Amino acid sequence: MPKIVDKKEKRSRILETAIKVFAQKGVNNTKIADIAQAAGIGKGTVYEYYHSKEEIISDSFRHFMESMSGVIGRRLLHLRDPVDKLLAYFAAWGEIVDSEAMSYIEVVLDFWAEGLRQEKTAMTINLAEMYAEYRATVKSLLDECVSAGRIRPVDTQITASILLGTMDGLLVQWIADRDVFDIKLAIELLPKIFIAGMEGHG
Amino acid sequence: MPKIVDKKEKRSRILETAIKVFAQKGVNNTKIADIAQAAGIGKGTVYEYYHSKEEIISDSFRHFMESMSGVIGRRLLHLRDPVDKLLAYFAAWGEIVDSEAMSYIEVVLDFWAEGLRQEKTAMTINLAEMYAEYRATVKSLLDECVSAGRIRPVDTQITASILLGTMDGLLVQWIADRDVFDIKLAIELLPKIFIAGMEGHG
Amino acid sequence: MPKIVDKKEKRSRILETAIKVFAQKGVNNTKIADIAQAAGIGKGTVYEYYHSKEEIISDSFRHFMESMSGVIGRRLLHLRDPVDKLLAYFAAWGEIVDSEAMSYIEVVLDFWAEGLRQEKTAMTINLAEMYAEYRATVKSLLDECVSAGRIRPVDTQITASILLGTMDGLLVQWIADRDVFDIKLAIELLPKIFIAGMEGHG
Amino acid sequence: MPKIVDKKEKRSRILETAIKVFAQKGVNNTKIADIAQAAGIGKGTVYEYYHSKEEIISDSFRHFMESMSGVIGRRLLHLRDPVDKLLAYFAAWGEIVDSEAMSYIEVVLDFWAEGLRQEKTAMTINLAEMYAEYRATVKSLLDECVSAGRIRPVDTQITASILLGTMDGLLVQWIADRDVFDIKLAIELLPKIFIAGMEGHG
DNA sequence: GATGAATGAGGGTTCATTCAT
DNA sequence: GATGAATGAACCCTCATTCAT
Repeated sequence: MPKIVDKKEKRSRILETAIKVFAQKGVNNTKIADIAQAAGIGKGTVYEYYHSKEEIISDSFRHFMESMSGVIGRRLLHLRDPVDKLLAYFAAWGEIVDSEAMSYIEVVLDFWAEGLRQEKTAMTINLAEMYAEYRATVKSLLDECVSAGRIRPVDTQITASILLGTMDGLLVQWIADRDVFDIKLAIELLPKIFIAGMEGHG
Repeated sequence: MPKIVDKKEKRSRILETAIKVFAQKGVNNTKIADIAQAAGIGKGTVYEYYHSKEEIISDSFRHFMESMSGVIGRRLLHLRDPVDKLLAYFAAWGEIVDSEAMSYIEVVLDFWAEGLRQEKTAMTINLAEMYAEYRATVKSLLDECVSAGRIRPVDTQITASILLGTMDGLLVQWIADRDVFDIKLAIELLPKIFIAGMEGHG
Repeated sequence: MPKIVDKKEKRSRILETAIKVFAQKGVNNTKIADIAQAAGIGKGTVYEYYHSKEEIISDSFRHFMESMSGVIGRRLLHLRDPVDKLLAYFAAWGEIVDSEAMSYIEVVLDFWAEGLRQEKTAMTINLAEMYAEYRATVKSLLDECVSAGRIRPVDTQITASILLGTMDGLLVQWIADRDVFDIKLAIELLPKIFIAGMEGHG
Repeated sequence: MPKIVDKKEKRSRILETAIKVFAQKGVNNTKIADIAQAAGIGKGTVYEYYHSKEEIISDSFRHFMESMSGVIGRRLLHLRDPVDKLLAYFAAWGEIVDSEAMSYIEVVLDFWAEGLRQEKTAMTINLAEMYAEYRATVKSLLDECVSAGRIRPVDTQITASILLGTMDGLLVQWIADRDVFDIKLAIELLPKIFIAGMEGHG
């Protein structure tokens, strides 16, 4: 009777540990040994669950993305009014900022940096695809708003990019120096400017 | 003293080469040997002008920043109207996108990723300081606008962050996939939304 | 005591599996896990029957040797004429080439390579001892032939080495490229040259 | 003025050191660090001259082969009589046995073992090709002998294989235990048996 | 007895940095 | 000053072996 281990569960535990360590030391500066030690396991054990460091990295990225999508998805689920949904989308960012996941967000920059360099075909980190997905969601929210006559008929594709970019860029700035502004306040202010800027007859 | 001039000039040449190589291969994947080869000099020669790879990285960052500031500064120099200045600030980004410097912008993400991890005291890449500088500029532009009654009395500190963040985030998205939207169009659209969103009696 | 029989039987099964895997992948490239998997048992189980990989290797060598000796011994058993015996010895190689054991012969080179390196005292693979045994057999056959006046009084020790060497070397060459010559034909040709070369008044 | 190093010369020195170490410890048991230490250089320096251990191995093989070919070629160069040439070929082995190169011959077995496992397309160690080359040489010597009516019209292809195999196999046996027979004597005896065995009207 | 999860010593390789020429 | 040969610390990954179940 061999030792029975929930492989999936342990893989998850390693992954979460990895993300934490990535956040602390940076993806490139993190050694497999660091992850192993942080997880309280042997170096070799990591390789029982992941084939390579690269696989850990890309899985971390995917994991992080899915957390985000989850938070956002839950927020929008029960809303019907398109502007409410848009507002909820902004608000979801506020929630993420406070969430456990947020503490790992520093990794995202590493992923970005890594992702920009990847060939389009590479499986690992596909930044373009990630943005495409988010952009599609926001664009459809904006389209609903336009259809409902709640905002001017702006170019929703570009506007979606602007909204996403704003949140990303704001986050980076805040991480760089958390004392400079109150991120929650900033996120509250965002829709007031954006929605206001898009309202009206166009 | 021609030697001193030569020394400075050569340091510059190495730096510019380094930025190019960083952009192509990523900061982490760039070896000193790559820079030396690209610069057409010996590996050891690089160390005659720079004490370490780290120093090249931080100097690259500073150099890049100064290029940006230069472009923006020249744009704003002769303007008087505060809203014009704000618009010029946005427009400067459009110019940068087309500029020679822009071709190196892919490095910025590496700088970000690296910068976020640095201790505040570290000399290398001080993202916080960089943002502080930019934010101060934009904030003062916004303050002028508010003083002149051209926009609502918004929290100019946070708003400046939002504006900067928007441009950063937009850029990253565009780099990830340049076919998804027209960056020039996006930059033109930005002030229309922002200024509109901030106008009015507040 | 069925357990003891089982134990022996299972040890054999592991061994035979090991030889097969060794032949396919080479001794050095074969992992314990490979053997376990090929045997349809767990990795740990292998260690219930063998204390180390080294032991498996040396046992494989012994096993292989014994198979060969068996084939040859059976061939010579009922013969009386010394030259017939010598011819039968050659012929035995022809049989071995077709035998089940032959399919594993690719391992032999690994054994050779490993064996040459071993200290004389080491238990694992004693190439010298193996050759000594074979040589003694062939030498006594040759001595019989000389005594019977069937061949010239050659140095039977050296000649035995030559005969054995020829068969070994021929085999290796054939394994390297089986299309170059017909091994059965070569083995038939051997005694014609050797016996002829040793015949006569000396 | 950089340090000037005869790259080729140093590569050779590393190679020769490598062969020595391979001979002592076996190819598989030799660490790059061992080679470096034996050569009195740093581990990293080895990689300035060789891209991988694999490259060192295959180069060692090639080097060894070329030494052998050189010795043999020089022996045959000035001979005209076909049987003399054949005898010289045998004698060359006697010379090799005494030569500096011979002290490394233990590596050859590793090469063989490794070579047998290689795919035909693999560049590294091509045992089949090596044998083909040697076989062609010996076969043409035999063909000359047959044409000149000096030996029976044997199958020269197979006979060449037998001759080569004999020398290989003999060598291995001798390496396994050098006290058992005198290799020089054996090599002298070889042609007496072979030539005698092939002489006559057939 | 059987298992396979866990382990860590060990080896190949990279690369920033040094330094003799 | 310029160079590139030399170096070794570091890091990823492998795999024989152990051991708890």
